Amino acid sequence: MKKLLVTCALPYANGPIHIGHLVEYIQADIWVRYWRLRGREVVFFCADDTHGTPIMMRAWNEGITPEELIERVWHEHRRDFAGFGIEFDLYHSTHSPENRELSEEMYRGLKANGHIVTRDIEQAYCPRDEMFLPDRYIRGKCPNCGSPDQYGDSCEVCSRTYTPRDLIDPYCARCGTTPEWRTSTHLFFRLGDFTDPLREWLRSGRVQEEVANKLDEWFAAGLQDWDISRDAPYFGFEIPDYPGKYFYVWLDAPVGYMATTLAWCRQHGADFDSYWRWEDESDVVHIIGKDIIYFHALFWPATLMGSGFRTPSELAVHGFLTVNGEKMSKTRGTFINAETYLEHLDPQYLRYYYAAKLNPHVEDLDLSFDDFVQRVNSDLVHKLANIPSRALAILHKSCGGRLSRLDDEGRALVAQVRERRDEIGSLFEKRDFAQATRILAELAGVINTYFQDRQPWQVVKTDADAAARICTAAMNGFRILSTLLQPILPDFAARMAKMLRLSALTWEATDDLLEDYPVETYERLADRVDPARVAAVVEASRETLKASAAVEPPKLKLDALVDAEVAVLRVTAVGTPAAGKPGYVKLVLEDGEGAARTVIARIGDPADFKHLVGEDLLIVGNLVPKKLQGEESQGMILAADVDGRAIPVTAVASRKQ
RNA sequence: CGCGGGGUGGAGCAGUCUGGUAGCUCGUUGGGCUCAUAACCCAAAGGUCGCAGGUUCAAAUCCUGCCCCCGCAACCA
Repeated sequence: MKKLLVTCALPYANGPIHIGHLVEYIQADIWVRYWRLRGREVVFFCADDTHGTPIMMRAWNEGITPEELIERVWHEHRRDFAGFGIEFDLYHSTHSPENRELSEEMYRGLKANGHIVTRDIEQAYCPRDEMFLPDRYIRGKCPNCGSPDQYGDSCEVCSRTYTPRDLIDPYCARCGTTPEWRTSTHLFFRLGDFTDPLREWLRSGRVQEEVANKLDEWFAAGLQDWDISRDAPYFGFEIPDYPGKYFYVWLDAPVGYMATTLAWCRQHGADFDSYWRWEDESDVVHIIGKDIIYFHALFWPATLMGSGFRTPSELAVHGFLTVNGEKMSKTRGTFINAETYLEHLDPQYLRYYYAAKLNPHVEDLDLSFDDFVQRVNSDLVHKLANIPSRALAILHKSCGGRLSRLDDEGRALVAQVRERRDEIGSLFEKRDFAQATRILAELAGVINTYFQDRQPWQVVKTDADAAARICTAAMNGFRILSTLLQPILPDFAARMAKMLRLSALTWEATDDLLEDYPVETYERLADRVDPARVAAVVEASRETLKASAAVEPPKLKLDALVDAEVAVLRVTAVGTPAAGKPGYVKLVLEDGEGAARTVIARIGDPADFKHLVGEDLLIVGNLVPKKLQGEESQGMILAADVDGRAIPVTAVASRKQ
């Protein structure tokens, strides 16, 4: 069997790992562990994706360097993955010497083969921030439906796509300045050169059918040149022969797969080329979410083809996570970080639950809390863990803590379990963990029924040997189940091995029987999920928002305060802004001269602020005006956060009448 | 008509490709058991398979039209 290299998508280093990410990493980890169980030579790599404008901006906002930011996040990510038992052979970073080396090599290869062209493009430039603005950092009014405050590439209201040039009244999302249009030379990768080879590549079963359908749409539209360069300032790798130009983050991000391999190979004296040059020596499988199909099914194989590397064997694409049937939401408390989960719940639960729901299709996976509690308790605790709990209790109470021998019935039971082994194995191979889990739970039922029918707790009163035989059969059957469960629940399996005084549970050993053999007493394999703990996670996730809002503001420089012009204005009306999203309040204020000013604030229900009419409030008056909720907000009221409620600050010394 | 996924007993799902008396787990109800984490075992109730047409001896499954839900790049000034 060929060697196998498995990767997960590289998480972006600007935020924490959450339970949505974990669908992918748990899926991959299960698959990798399955192959290891089967004795296949596997390496499992991942890394942080560290480059690009958002990282740079975030570091600026936090007052640290990008290097400091990605270093910190790297540790957080590693900690979170480890907490869920996700074991990478190497968790690297795209900001590494290996990545620079390989990105440059790929670029040189593409260039030498004529796949890189230059072209001047006109781009928004913020004169105040002194940088070109990516589409996401320009905002303005949608040219199609007129909705305010939309991104530079598409409108979230009418979902029309356009270019930043089309935006009405554009402004820099960072500082509010109206951008200029400047010309800059960019490098483009001629993706269209690879249309035929890509089609050929995709035809050979590299992706699921539904993904192939989606790709056909893109082929039909024609493959466009891909802009792979960005102007300074940019956090990334400078392009060798173009000072001041950097590789676009999506050029070097997937190279991170190779770079991580290279770093690992150097540490272990292994052969990099056997993974990334010669297809006949290994399979390379990328496990990714449906959001990044375009990059992995088109750009990535094309850039590999164009620079002399092999292409991936397979892309395994999965859908997104929904919680209780809906998109994850911070306000609902369903945007749960890995760290928060781990503070309250056993990671085994989530591994098992995801496994029970994962299939090889690109379907969204729903985490329903009620279902989660019920499913974990029923399968993991009541069915599976129950077996050794019952059998070991009897063995230790009355049978000297030893397994006895199997009779014909016991052998039949074990055979019944064992004969499903290969079927379960092939389901693991296909990544149909849901189906595999279903069979595993069914077999646990078979063992429990066997146990129940033979009533060893009764038998033991008259015939301890007979009772021991029954328990021995149950334990042998369960040993096979534990082995098959190992990819999903490594901790569970490890504890089971310990109870059986085995160094490990192996696939080969499922052919053997344990007889006349001492066993340990039962050690809990899983506790019941307490729904209150799930509720606590949700509650904590709600709080995360408040906490981060409180912690996040950077240290202000004195300049910022000096520049703020605080005015005292009297409220003349309180109402609802035009767009009228709940939580927003429209305040109309006037100064001593009677000039009106509108401020849109996100402080709660307008009804709660009616009493402000006639009050004098402190307003930051020289903020760049901004469209909020359909109206222009001309300032910001100062408000104090009291137990999560915004209390506007009133002026003690009133203005002159 | 933007794209994609989905609608099967109270919940989560399988079955749909390759039509042939509707299945699993959980929950509920009743009974059994007491070794086991209110865990285990047996039984029962509960479904016009989103709606309407069509094809067929036969449709959850194939065809046509319609309705509804979810997701669309992962976040709240």
